Amino acid sequence: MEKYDPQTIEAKWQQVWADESSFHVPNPSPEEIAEHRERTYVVEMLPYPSGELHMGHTLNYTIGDVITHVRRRKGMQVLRPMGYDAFGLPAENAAIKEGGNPRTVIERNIASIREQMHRMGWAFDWSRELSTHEPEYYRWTQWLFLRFFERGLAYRKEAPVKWCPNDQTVLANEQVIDGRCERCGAEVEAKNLTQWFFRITDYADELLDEMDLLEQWPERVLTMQRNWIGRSQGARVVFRVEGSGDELPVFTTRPDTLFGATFFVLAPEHPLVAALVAGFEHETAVLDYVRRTAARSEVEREEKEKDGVFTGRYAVNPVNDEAIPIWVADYVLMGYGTGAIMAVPAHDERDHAFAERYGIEIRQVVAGPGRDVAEAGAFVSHTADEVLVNSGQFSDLSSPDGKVAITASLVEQGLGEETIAYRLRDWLLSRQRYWGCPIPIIHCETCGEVPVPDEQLPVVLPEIDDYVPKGRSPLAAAEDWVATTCPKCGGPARRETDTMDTFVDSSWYFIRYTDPHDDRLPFSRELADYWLPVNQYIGGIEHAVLHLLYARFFTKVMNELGLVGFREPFARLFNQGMITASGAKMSKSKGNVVDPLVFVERYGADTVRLYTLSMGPADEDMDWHDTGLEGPWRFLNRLWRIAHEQSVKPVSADPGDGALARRTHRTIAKVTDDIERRFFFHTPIAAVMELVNEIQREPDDPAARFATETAVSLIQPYAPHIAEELWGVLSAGEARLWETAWPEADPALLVVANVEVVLQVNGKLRDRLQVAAGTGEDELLAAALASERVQAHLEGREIRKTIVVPDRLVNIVV
RNA sequence: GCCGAAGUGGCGGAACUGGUAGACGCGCCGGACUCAAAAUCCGGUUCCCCUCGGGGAGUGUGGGUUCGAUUCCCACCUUCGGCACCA
Repeated sequence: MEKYDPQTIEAKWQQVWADESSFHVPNPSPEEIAEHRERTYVVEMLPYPSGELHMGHTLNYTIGDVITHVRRRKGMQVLRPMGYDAFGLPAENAAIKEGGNPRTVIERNIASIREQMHRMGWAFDWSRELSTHEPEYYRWTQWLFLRFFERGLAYRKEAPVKWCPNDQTVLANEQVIDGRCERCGAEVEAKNLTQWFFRITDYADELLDEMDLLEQWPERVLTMQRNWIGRSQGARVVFRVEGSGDELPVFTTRPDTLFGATFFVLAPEHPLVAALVAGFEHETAVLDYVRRTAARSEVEREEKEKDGVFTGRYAVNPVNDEAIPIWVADYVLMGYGTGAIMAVPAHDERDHAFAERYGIEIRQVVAGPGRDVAEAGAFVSHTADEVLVNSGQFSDLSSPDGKVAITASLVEQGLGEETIAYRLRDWLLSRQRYWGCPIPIIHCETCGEVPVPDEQLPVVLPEIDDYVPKGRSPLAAAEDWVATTCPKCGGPARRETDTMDTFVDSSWYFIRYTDPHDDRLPFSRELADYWLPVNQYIGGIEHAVLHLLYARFFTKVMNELGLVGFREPFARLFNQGMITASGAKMSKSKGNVVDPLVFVERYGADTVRLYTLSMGPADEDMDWHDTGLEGPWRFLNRLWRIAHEQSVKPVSADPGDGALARRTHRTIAKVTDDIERRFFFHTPIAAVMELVNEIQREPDDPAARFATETAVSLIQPYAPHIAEELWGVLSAGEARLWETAWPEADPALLVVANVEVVLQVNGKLRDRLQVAAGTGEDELLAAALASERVQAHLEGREIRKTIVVPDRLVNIVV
């Protein structure tokens, strides 16, 4: 027997898989599409090719590998591709630093990460490999953008946007975390800029409601998306400016508190502010305040005490015609609702703080037991016994009834309506950076925004020398490229110089995999509908409100465009946990990054794969310990030795129905069920380890060889190289385990022959009993009563009750 | 504040439908082999008490349901994650 040498055997099998394209899955013929063969589509979130495979990839792709191997061996046709999310800042920044070209950087990185993926032994269909930066791919990203544009779902407008001063580009709302840039952590600034948006807000309701179509998504992701969309039911109420009659609509979720509105607030950015104060005595003070606000960062604006300034003007409350003072204050945000609010200091904490500071009346309009504003401060009504007070004809109504009645009365007068507000903003997709997909639009003085005709796609990203961001797109400097002719009128025109957010690229790649070389369309609908929705999507939680929301939006639009027949891209989603080092997130700045390849060199890919999945439930965070690899390493060595020992026994020996044979069948059942139904990847490893420990204890058991073969077979999805090698050893050279049917448990052998029954007195364990499985209740009880240890605890006390659970326990209550 | 998830040995974790708490692994302790070490193998490893038979406690805390609760119910504490001047 040779020593277990992972480096040699792993290289050997990887070569076979590459030479034979072992994991290639051809697309179905039209007849096969009609046949509805059992097929499944497993996709892991595609990596950003930084050049180095990290722990997140190792875990993500090993989970996918296990699922893929098991399903494949169960006879399913499994599509399982891989690609690269190649556009984006890191490559561009690296190119700026090293003086190279982002394309060179990224293609070098892709070559390197591809190599590392092969080294891990992952079973991808490499014939479908794609990268989002290739013109063959982004041609179709542009094509899709144009379909969105034609439908009015991609549009350009001037709007207040978030600007990252470090990366010198605008960001989508989803890319701003706590007022900081998701990428670099710099505090974002507010700017008014003309930018491209996708009208994702049109799909807010569908994004919420169609969560019902999803088979299995983690609850936390759905919650995060719901929070992000932030749907709230309320009313639009129209106030009028006293004197001018200008309408100032507000959004409120609490129309029942309208009688408590004692002032009115406009956001400093509200378009009517300037006109409202023009020529009035407060004009200078108000404009000063607006200017000061503009200079404040978002974070600053939120952390300071609430302040504001009176405009000198009044708004008329539609329910009682009362004129209330209009203030401008920056705690009201232009980006939500209408940028104006009715302030009800008795029932809103923010309004309360503001009213106290400026001595504005606080008028309680909801009352209930123990609910007094003068004593308790502002409160929000929430129980049915709280009723409206000081509310004219609506007084004494319950709060919910008051909501309905007041809204109805406003609707009647044409001064309000039921409405819904969303927190979700349109997706800002343009970026002022070089390394991205060009937006296929031409600006013409006479024709305006003109789409590049389909037959001229792709608009190829030009080669330029200077990528350094200067606050406008570097593409603007490529004068030869920018200057073009208008496709409509033929006159001189200029190309759009912004590029797309990389999340656009990744919003449809999972469909391109089904038809990766199509040069007529982004993909064929037949193939898309055959493979999708994705049966199992696997990736990190960090994309909960980014990629996962965008891809859902894209799918809905593609569905309405008739490009696909489904509404949701991913039927099932699994979020793997994060692998930490000493409890902390791995990061270059902390210097605690663990490189999986270092351990692949030391122990081999099989040990690293096994350890990665044995650390704990795959959807929870796991802490990496170098010494932990010793467990799987010893296990594989033991398996290696045992397999060689068992290989000398005759292949056809009958395993019989003894304890080891039964245990083997139970292990098959547990491993299969854990992986398929429970999505547990760590417990199957423990189960196979137990089986191997058992073989080691009873190497001469008639079932030992069968048990060994089964252990090798069951561990194959985790440790495919050694399993393949040992399969060859055990079956004298016939090494095709990856094509061998997944073992099936014999139901007749799933039950154990003998069981240990626990004997309890008053619920406390007193003795154990070995009996044949299925022993009757009476017999069990008699045996229990005969036990000396049980009798010692009965001691002549009266037996009040006996509980007998066959094959489990007997409990005697005294 | 709102929403979500989770609290089990020295550590990671297991116990899926209420039925032997601590599987499996790491680490540690002891032993075998060895001149020695590594590797490997065997045994031990929740805590407390005890005469080596055993007894008691124990799954964040306090209650409850039950013959029986890590599992179900109520209240609370802690940790992690998301959202948040969102009207």
